Amino acid sequence: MTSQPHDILFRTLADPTRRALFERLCREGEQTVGALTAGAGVSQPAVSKHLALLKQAGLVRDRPDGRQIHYSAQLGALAPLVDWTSRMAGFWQHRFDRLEDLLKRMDQ
Amino acid sequence: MTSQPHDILFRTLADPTRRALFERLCREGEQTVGALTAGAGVSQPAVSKHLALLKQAGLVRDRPDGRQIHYSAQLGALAPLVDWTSRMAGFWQHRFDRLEDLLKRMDQ
DNA sequence: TTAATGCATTACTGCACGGTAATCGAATAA
DNA sequence: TTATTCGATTACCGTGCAGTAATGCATTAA
Repeated sequence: MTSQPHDILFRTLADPTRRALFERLCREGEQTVGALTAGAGVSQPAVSKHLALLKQAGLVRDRPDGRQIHYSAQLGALAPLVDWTSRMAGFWQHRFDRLEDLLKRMDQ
Repeated sequence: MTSQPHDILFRTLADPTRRALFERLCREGEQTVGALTAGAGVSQPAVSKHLALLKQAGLVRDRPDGRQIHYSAQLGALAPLVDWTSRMAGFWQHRFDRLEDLLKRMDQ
């Protein structure tokens, strides 16, 4: 019951190392695992596992090419996160509107 | 080094129980700890600890009133999250623009 | 004053998860 | 073929964290 799309996104992006990998793919575009490992500050297995989780969350795509694999960011996967934020803001607005109505009715 | 505002937000909102509390405060407005505990599915101490973390992240405010404490959502705290998302989209767009330029130059 | 209530805090438990080292499979290089 | 490289996988370790039960502290009620 805890697996709506935005749930996976928050969980996946909560880790700094993982988020840094995603940010780098957004900034610099497609990268091989080796390139990502250089500068990630963690071991190659760690990077591979993070990439697997990012892939599972739909945040990255992998493109095998010979013996190396290129990863790239899938920006569209952030949509549920934007939706969630908008929804929270919407609730807020709705409550504000109701308050406005109440005040208006009290004013009469 | 891992404590930019959006880092705390992702970490804080990654927990489903905690996010549910925040969502409820957004939807229904100010609530006491007792009201929040009813229907949270966890014990009162658990709720209190989650509220403490939400408060530390700036996502909620507390308003002591006698022996009960009212909590309310601070929607503005979500701003860094929106910024981060926009930034990621911006990187994407920037890379796309550069590609467009390249193609344009190649076209000549 | 004494009892009861609302919330925070503490102490503790269990587990999920990030990390590494070692190994493996596949693909390229020699 | 043999050696090497790239990345995934496995096994394992340590720790952070969500959860509870018990307790403490204030505040209201009796």
